[in-house]
Parts: sequence; C-alpha cells; structure tokens
Amino acid sequence: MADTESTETLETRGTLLVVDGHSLAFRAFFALPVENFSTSSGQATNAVWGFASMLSQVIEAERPDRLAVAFDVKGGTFRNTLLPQYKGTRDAAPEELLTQLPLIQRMLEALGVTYIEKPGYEGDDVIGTLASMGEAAGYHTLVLSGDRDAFQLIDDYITVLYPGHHFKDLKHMTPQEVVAKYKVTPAQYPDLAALRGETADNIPGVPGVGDGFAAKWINQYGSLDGIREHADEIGGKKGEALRANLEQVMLNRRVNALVRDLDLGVTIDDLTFGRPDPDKIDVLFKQLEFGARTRNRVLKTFNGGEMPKAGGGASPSGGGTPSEPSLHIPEAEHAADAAAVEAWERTNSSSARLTLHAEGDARPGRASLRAMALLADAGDDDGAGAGESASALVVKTPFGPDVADALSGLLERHRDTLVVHGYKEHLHLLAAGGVDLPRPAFDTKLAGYLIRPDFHADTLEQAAAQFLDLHVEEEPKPKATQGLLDFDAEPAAADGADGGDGERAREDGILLRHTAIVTAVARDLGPRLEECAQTKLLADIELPVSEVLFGMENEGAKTDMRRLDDMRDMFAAEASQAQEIAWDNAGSRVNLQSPKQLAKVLFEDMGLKPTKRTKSGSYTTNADALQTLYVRNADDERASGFLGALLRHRETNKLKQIVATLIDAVNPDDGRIHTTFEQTVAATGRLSSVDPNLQNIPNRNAAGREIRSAFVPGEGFESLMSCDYSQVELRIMAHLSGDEALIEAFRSGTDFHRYVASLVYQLPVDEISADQRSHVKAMSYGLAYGLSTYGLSQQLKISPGEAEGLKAKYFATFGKVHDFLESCVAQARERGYTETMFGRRRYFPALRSTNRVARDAAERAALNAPIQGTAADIMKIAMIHADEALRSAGLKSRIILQIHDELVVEIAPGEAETATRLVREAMEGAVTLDVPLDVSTGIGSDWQLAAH
DNA sequence: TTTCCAACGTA
DNA sequence: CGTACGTTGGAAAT
Repeated sequence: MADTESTETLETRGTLLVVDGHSLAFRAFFALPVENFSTSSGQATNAVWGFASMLSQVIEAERPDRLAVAFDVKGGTFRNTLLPQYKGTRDAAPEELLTQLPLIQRMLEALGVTYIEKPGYEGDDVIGTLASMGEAAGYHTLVLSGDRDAFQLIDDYITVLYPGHHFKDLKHMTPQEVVAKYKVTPAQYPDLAALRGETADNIPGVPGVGDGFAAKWINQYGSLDGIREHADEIGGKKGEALRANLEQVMLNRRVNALVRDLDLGVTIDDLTFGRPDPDKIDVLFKQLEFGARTRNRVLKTFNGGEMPKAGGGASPSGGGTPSEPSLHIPEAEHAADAAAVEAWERTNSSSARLTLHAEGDARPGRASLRAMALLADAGDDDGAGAGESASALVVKTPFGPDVADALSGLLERHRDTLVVHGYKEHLHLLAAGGVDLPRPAFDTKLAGYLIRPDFHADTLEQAAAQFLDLHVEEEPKPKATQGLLDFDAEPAAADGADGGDGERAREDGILLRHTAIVTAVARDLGPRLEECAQTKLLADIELPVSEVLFGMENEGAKTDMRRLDDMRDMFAAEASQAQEIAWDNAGSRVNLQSPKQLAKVLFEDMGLKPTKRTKSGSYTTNADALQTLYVRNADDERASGFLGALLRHRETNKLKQIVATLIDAVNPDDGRIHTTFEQTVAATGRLSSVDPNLQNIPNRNAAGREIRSAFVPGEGFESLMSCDYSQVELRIMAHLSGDEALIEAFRSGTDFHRYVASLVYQLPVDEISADQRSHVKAMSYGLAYGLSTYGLSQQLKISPGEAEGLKAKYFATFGKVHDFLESCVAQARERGYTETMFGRRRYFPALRSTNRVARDAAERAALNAPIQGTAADIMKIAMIHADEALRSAGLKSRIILQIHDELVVEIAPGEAETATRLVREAMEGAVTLDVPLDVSTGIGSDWQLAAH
C-alpha cells in the first residue's frame, strides 16, 4: 500500500508515530455501523473498536518505535477567540461518538500508549509540537491525521498519513506528494487553505476560489503576503471576491497555523509503548462486550507482535493466525454402537457442561438427522484454559434403536448441564433419529435472542460473530463452503461418487467446529443473560414454549385438499376474467402485476393525475390509490372500467396466490401443513410463522375468509376450536397505565368501544353513533402504535383538525394512558431499552439518533414494544399452561396454531367441553391484571366456522 | 442468479 | 406521517 515507502532511508534514530485521536475516532465512528457495535446496554462501541482496529493496522504496517495520541480538550482555544464559529460544525458531533472518547482513552491507557491533551490548544497543536520534538531528536515522524491542516508539518523527516476513501489505503503525504496534489509546498499549504477555507472546520474561504486558483496566486506572488500586496492587480470576479474577503483570509491564516512549541511535559523518550496491561484490557473489553479475538489481536499488536505472558486474564488458547478465532476443537471419538456411547459417557460423567449439536434437516414434518456431536467440557467460565480438557463424541446416521436409547439416556442424565443452539430445531432433528431430547439447561439461540432481540443471525457463524466478536473482516468465506456452514443447511448433495473419506472428515470438522462454537457462545452468554435479568424468561417461558411449538409444528394443520383446489380454480377464473376486462379497457396486455407497467398505463396513456409517490419516487398504484382514482374518474368509462377490473384482479389474484401457496405447502404424507414458528425473529417477543405463513390467512373480508374453511380437523378429531383474547393490547395498556377510567371501561363488561366513546363524547352509551364508535375504536388501537393525528385523519377520512380534536378529547378522558405512553419512551431514552411486564427487553439506540425520521420511528416502536411484547409474553404463558392442562387431563385435543392473540385447537371426539374449559382457563389465568382477560371461544367443523 | 421494491395478507 | 411480521412477482443489478 505504501508506494512512497522508499523515500531514501534517511539516517534516523527511529520512527515516531503521532496520531490525531479525534480524527481517527471520527473516522472509525462513521466507517462502522453503530447498530452492529453496541453493548447490550446500548452503549455504542463502534468508534472504540474501529479506533483499536485502525491503529493496530497502522502499527503493524509502520512498526513505529515511539507513539503518542493527541486529543482536543473540551472548551475553546485561542482560535475560537479569533474566529468564534471555528469548528462550530464539530460540536455537532453525535452524542454516541462523544461518549466513546473517554473509553478510547481508557483503552490507550491500558495499552500503555501515551495520550496527550493540552487545555487551550487543539490536538493539532500537540501534534505539531510532537513532530517538531521528534525532528529535533532525530526521529522520522509519521502523523496520522485526516485533517489537512497537518500538511503544513510535512518535510523530509515528517510524513502525514492521510486516509483515503477506505481507511486501508493510507496515503503517505511527503513534500513531493503535496506539491503534486496542490502545486504548492507544504510550507505554503496553510496559505492555500486560508484562501480556500475549510468546510469541515466551518471556516469560510474566498467564494469561488478553490485549490486551483489559490495555488495559482501563491505561485505567482510567492505567499499570502505577496498576494495581499498585489491584490489590486488581480482582475475578474475572483479578484473582486478576494479583495472583499481579504480580512477573513488573513484571519484564517492565523487560525490554521499550528503551534509547534508547546510545553507538553514529556520527551520523545517517554513515548515508548509495548507494555499493555492485559488485566485492564480484559476489564474494559468485557464492559464493551468485545470478544476474545479483538482482545488477542490488539494485545498482540501493542506488545510488539508477541502475546503478553503476564497477567491473569484469559489465556489466548487457540492463538495461531489472527483470522482463526480462539476455539478449542477437541479430537472426537466416533460412536458406532451403544456401548461406545456409554463408554464415552462414563469417561466424561463429571463434565460441567455438555453441548449437543445436531445437523440435518429440521423442517417440521420432513425432518431428518444427519449427524450429531456431544462435547463435554470443564465449563470453567472464567475462560482460563477453557476447552482444553474437552472431549467430543460424534454419532452419525443411520444408527439403531440401541444407540438412540443410549443417547436418550445420556441426555436425560445430563439435562442439568445440557446446552443446545435451538432447542426446537433439535427436538425435530433428534426426533427424526429416534432420540428423546429433554429440556436443556441452556439454549444459546434463545439466549442470544433475549439479549439482543433485534439481531437476527441466520447462521451459527453469524451468532458467533455477534456474541464472540469474531467479526467478519475482509475475507468473506469462500463461496464453496458457505452452504456447508449454514446452520440449517440441507444435506450437501450426497452424490455418492466423491463422498470419500476426505469429504467425510471435512463434514466432521464442520460439525465439531459448530459444536465448539455453541460451547463458547454458551460460556459467554450465560453470565450476560444473568446480567440483563433474562435467565428467568429463558427458563420459564422460552424453553417451555419451544416444546409446545415443537408439538404444534409436528402435528401441523389438516387441510381439505379438494376445497383448496376448488378455491384456487375459482379465484383463478375470477382473476383471469378481471384481467380480460382490464386489458380491453387498457387497449394493451399490460402485466397487471407490474406496478411499473400499470403506472405507465394510468398516468401516461390514460393521463390520470397521480395521487402519492412511493418512497423511491415512482407513482404508487396501491389499492388505496386505485380506489381514489376510481372515484375521481367515475365518469371516464375507460379509466373507471380499467380501475374497477384492476382492483378486482388484485384481490382475487392475491387470494389465488395464497391458496396456491397453501396447496404447495401441504405435506403429501399426511395432508397437513407444517408451518415453522420462528421463536427468535420478532423483536417484540412475538412468534412469526414461515414456510408457509399461517398467521396471515385472510380474515377481514368474506371472500378471503373462505380460505379458512379449508383448515379442518384431521382423522381422529371432530372439530376445530378457536380461542382468542379480546382487546388484549388495550387491556394491557389499561393495566400498565393504571388509568382508572379505562380500567373501569373493561370492568363494566359492556361493549368496550361504545363505552369508551360515551366517555370521550360525554354522551349516554345508547346515543353513540356508529361513526363515533368506529372513530374511537381506531383511536384506541392507533394509540399503541404511536399513530399521528395525520395518520388518524387519513384512516378515518376526516380532516386533520377533527383528528386532533378527537385525540385531545380522548386524552382528556384517559390522561394516564397518555402519561404511560410518554413514560415508555422516556424510560427507553434513559435506560436504552424498554421492558415488558415479564422483563423482556428491547433496545432502542436510535432514540438518540440525530436523524429525526429515525428517532421518531424509534419512539413509536419504543411505545409499542412493551405493549405488544407483554401481549406476546401472556400468550406464551397461556400456551404453556394450556398444553400442560390438556396433556395432564389425558386429552388427545391439542393446540395446532397460534395467531398472536388466537389459539386454534384440534378437538378430539367428546373432548369439546373439557378442552374449551381448560384452554379458556389457561388463557384467562395466564396472568392477573387490574382488568379481566376476556377470552372468546368457538367450535366448528372448520376454522372459519370456529370463528365466533 | 441474486437482490431490491412495491404490494398486501395478518394481529 | 401506525407497530410487528412473511410472501409474492417484477425489475434492476449481477
């Protein structure tokens, strides 16, 4: 990278590296996404991490003998006296960066690196002074700075390292480089900068004058003084501008001159480094949640390339190349029979932790097991020598029932120390191998989710990267191996041809590596889960609900295939009919599913006036817009014909698509659809449903709702029951806010929305109009989403003024609700996270964002999270209780679906009454609030008929 | 072939 | 200019 490295090696005593601390911190802050670098408590760490990483890079590349870092000091300098607006723009440095500066200084201290601040002066002055001192002491000085003011220091002994677009390509600015770039010498550079100005420092230059003209004048007249003397001779607009701004330019020149003779109280010989303190680093990095890899790399770099020996910190264990994480992967035994499993168990019976990791296909209804590994380790969580004494066992499929039994017994005996990554997935995998998996003591996937609910790792490697700080750097994994590293990967195409021993050994290696990663992640996450008080949530809610979900996924939902086929054909016919009409009116065969083509037809060919734009700037063609256009152009036969047909096509085609997707998802073996409930995806704590999504089956209009009639009881069952919470989120708001009026509204037992409307409008209940009720209802629901008055007016098609009035009346009636919502946001802003009734957290670093759009969005999310999250918690508890109640009553009836506030239960003959009672009780009694939890239930021969 | 966007379904 | 999700097809990017 250093093309100018060969600057004739001058006789020097060594190399001094002087770093502009603020400049580097800025650089690091803006180079790395803060979302990926925050601690669980919301402290941003991107600048600290980047600072360490960038400084390490430079040290490794330049190998300096002396090192110092200069910082600015808070408060003004003599420059502000001269130029009040000086660096005015820099004070706008984001809070998230400012809070990291002390951390960076602590890190430098721990690394044994001198950092210098001088009150009343800037870092640049310190740098200038240090450079002079270095020169005098016979050192070659490197100045690492992104501030061009430093260019004036450059001479044969002083080089500025100036970062390019990527930090990696640091430019070595020598006198030759400066002349080549600016056509002036380094000594003349401040003159040029004074003329041009410096936007970064909020210094205005001569308008219309850039580097080019400034250089031309300097070369013509020698210096700024020369230019001033001959200012009258310079013609044109630029000359005029120069004369008008001469005063400013001269001031600039005084401001940008660096002071080079400060008394810093140090000598160059004090600026040694290379004695980092591993203990201090460990304390700091633990606080910052940096992992072992960062620690080791940093320590190594700052210890002159050697790992420091002293200090009782974590041992570097793996060591080796810096690109390998410090994982200890033990040699594995292979168990071919039950005896081998039992023998391995005996030799490892005293292990403190047992990690189970299986691979295969974990999709419900078609799961298969490929191989599994067990890793027993000493479990010394302080990290010293972790894993050194570990022992591993690999078991591959196929294996017989004797091996399965031996494994089941082993797992059962070690359940108290058992760790998995993804209990639910492992239940599927092991069930496919005939092995029973008891509830483990720890699940790294669930734990990771509780600690950082908005981080979603697709692969185990990603989870490790997040939690062990094995940050992915330059080298992306080779494409070929990527698939194999996928946690849930399909079996790698088992073409027997080249499935040789090498292939097999490699697969084993990956399996073991993954197992070791799970062990390492568990070691890290256990204490962290405890720190943020999520351990109970894991043990009492997430792990138990995994079992319920496993059961639901495994059973699946029976569908009436004939009904589905009929519906698909019917919707398809309607859609194609609508398409014909649309095409006739359009006069061309536009693709009705292409917003782009539609926009052309509507807004160009037909010349209709567009309504709104999409966020990327094109005209929207969504249903809302089409509806508006339809009404607006009712008298235009062609346009309204097209729009009407298009709307019908949109609706029916969508339904056709939904049905087709369902048909595609039916498992031919049992005629049932086995969705997967994702337990670690939704940041609020809700579940989600994929492959297929059974949580978005239409329900709002009659045509769509018909699809629900295709969900039926399977063989051995007689009906479906649907149970749902009514207005849970509003009830939770009532409870959490303690608003007496709202609580009373729920206790009254009358039509809730009507009752609320009567309070808001101060009218008797029976005088409330349908409009008033629906407006209040929309307001109530909108509350929990942070709905704006504008949004409310849009939805209700009323004026913003009316919406404002409604909101005012509402909050006048339910004042505590307002206070509560505000307090959610305020608390989140203060602590960095929100909490549900059960302590589930969600972090909101964006509340401190300087970007208003992002901040507003975070505020809405922060006000919603405790409400939606508490509802999710309650439903999970209800599911655990209901499942348990059904089982212990010996019923065959079982929960098969969850749609956020609704459970669908498949009812066995004769069990309707008991099952209804048990599920209702579980749901109503999941938690005791200041308001009753109302559950409504219904039973029918299909899902639609079970509605109530 | 992969990635993004617009659209739309649910609570 | 309303929170939380997942799926689809077309179009753009590769």
